[in-house]
Amino acid sequence: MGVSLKDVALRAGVSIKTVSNVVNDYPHVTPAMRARVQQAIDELGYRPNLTARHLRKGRTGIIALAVPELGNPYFAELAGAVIDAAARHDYTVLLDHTAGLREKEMLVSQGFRAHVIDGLILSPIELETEDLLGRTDTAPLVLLGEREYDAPYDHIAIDNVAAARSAVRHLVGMGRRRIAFLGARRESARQPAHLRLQGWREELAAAGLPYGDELVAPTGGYGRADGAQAMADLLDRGAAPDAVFAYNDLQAIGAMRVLSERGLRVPEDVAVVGFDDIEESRYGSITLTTVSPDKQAIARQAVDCVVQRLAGSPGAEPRRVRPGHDLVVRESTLGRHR
Amino acid sequence: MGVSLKDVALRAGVSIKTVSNVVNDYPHVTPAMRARVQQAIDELGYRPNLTARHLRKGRTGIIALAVPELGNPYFAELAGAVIDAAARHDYTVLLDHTAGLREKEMLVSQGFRAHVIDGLILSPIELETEDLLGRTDTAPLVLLGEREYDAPYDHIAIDNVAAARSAVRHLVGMGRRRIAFLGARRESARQPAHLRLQGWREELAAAGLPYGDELVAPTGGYGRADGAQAMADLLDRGAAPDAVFAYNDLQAIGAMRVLSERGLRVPEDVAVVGFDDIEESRYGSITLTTVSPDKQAIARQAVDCVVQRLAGSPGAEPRRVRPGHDLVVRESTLGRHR
DNA sequence: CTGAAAGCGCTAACAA
DNA sequence: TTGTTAGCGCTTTCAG
Repeated sequence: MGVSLKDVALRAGVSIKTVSNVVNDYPHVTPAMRARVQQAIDELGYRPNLTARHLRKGRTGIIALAVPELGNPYFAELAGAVIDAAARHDYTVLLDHTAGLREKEMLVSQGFRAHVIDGLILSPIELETEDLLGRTDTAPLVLLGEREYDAPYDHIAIDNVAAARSAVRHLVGMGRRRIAFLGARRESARQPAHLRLQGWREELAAAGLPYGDELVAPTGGYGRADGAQAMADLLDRGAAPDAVFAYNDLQAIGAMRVLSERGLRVPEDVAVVGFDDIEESRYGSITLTTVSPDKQAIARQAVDCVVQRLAGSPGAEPRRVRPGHDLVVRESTLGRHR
Repeated sequence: MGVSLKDVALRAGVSIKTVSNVVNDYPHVTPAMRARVQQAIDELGYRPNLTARHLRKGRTGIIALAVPELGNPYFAELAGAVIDAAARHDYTVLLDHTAGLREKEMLVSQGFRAHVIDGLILSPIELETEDLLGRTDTAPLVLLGEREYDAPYDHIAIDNVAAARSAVRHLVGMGRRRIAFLGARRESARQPAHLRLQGWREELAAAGLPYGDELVAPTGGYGRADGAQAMADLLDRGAAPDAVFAYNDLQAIGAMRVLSERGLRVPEDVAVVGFDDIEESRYGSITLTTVSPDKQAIARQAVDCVVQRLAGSPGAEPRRVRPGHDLVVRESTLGRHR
């Protein structure tokens, strides 16, 4: 095995504790002693065994982040932000992906990494409230995203209804009358797109515009292909929308592709709004108008929640945090300026 | 703290060892004993403390993957594949990002996670051979990507020269004569784009076409914005290419955006080829022709290398693995069929 | 087949 | 200011 504190102590002719003091930058060590120990450390190439430290302290300094799919740029960007936020608190992030499967989400939330991670940030899709209520693992859990749970855990999500309404309001303001919603979940007991769908409906109702089922396009998943498929379905059944509000940017991008294949112009014939503001939406031959959640804030607050529960108030009231969001208006609703 | 083996043993009225045997599925345990212990485990909600196990065994079951940037879909997709590949060997993946900074890459390769991770898969950008030669950490290290090092570590990368040549050959075959290279690195001692640039040059030379510096567009980074900037520079200085081969898909996408802003049609006026085959390249109003490295194979082989060194042959010869690649031809060179 | 005891490397009391 | 000692929870000899 590697060199341990003991080896260094032996070499330097001091006690283990003294070496430990040096390694941990304890204040009360004479410079001479520090130098001597440091030399032994360097000569032996000593590196502290963090596993042993973790065992002793009961903490690992690792937070897990579980997202559905790293291939979705929204989650990739979010993960990057979480890694950075955690690093500022000297925490390391272990990344899991659940593929949005209830089974994997349960596994993760139930603590199959118990004792390896100090806390967990989970962005669930199919998880149910009852799954959460049966949780026995004691590591702090922070929930992310649109789904609402009646369970005692911190929850961080933007105001999805308000965000959706602002997107639809923008479309109405641009003179659109038949505004479709793309991305309701097909064949799912619960409806993960619930809040955005609700916002869409509320705003259309307020504007006196139609919001019937003929304007709702369900999808099987959350990717570009799913958005493309749903858009094709919508057109095929003659819904003839003059605008589409999609559950997320990937679906919006898939939809735009189909529109262009069918010879429909964006935004002249059909305006499109997405949700997430992934970097991809700022490129492409038509840039995408989209709801932009404050990813930095989401990441920061999620990590803060974990850190606070770990440090001070484990039994405090569950917090409900609402980071900000913006509507970023681009060519897919505004048209292109030359 | 939580319940430990001792608590379970006490409850079941057996020794610690017996409980351990049950937990670890030891063969020689009587069914009756097993049942009794299992009941105590369930009643107490016991979960093994992996940290302690790790300390004892000297292994953690964690592999680190360090990539430059999770926001680049290529790395996000690759990370997903690595996580899956690792899971098949019962390994967990800890994700780091280096931002492509030499300093962070050194930190990671030097083992600042020593004893927490069993092995490391690193995709370096700025790291130098000498940094690698000075490495003292003993965890297996596997290198990924285009950079070549004269250091005794496993290295996994597709044949970048051949891949680049196939891309350029395709452009030549489509009748293009002034084929620019986009993405040489500006202000960098070494040239990370070296091999792809070399492939571009070789193929053009073989075809008797120009490959001078006027056709090379340097970039400051690896993102869409960098590609856009470089494309704009190229056009502004009157290089007038009829095709562009970009270092990666993101740069190609940024370039296409600029072409479209300037009123140039893809591929009629300028054909574009990328590198990586990220999912985004299959969407957009013009899909992107690109070199597709076999990400699944890269991930699998990287994990295999780590696992093998961990298991059997730590001192074996460094391996040089070349996963496959394909040229995927799409609209950005072929044009659009209706 | 099961029990007792040692020790992985570290930190935190407590002593000196 | 530095040394001694007792575990953190687990696996692993070695006996029984």
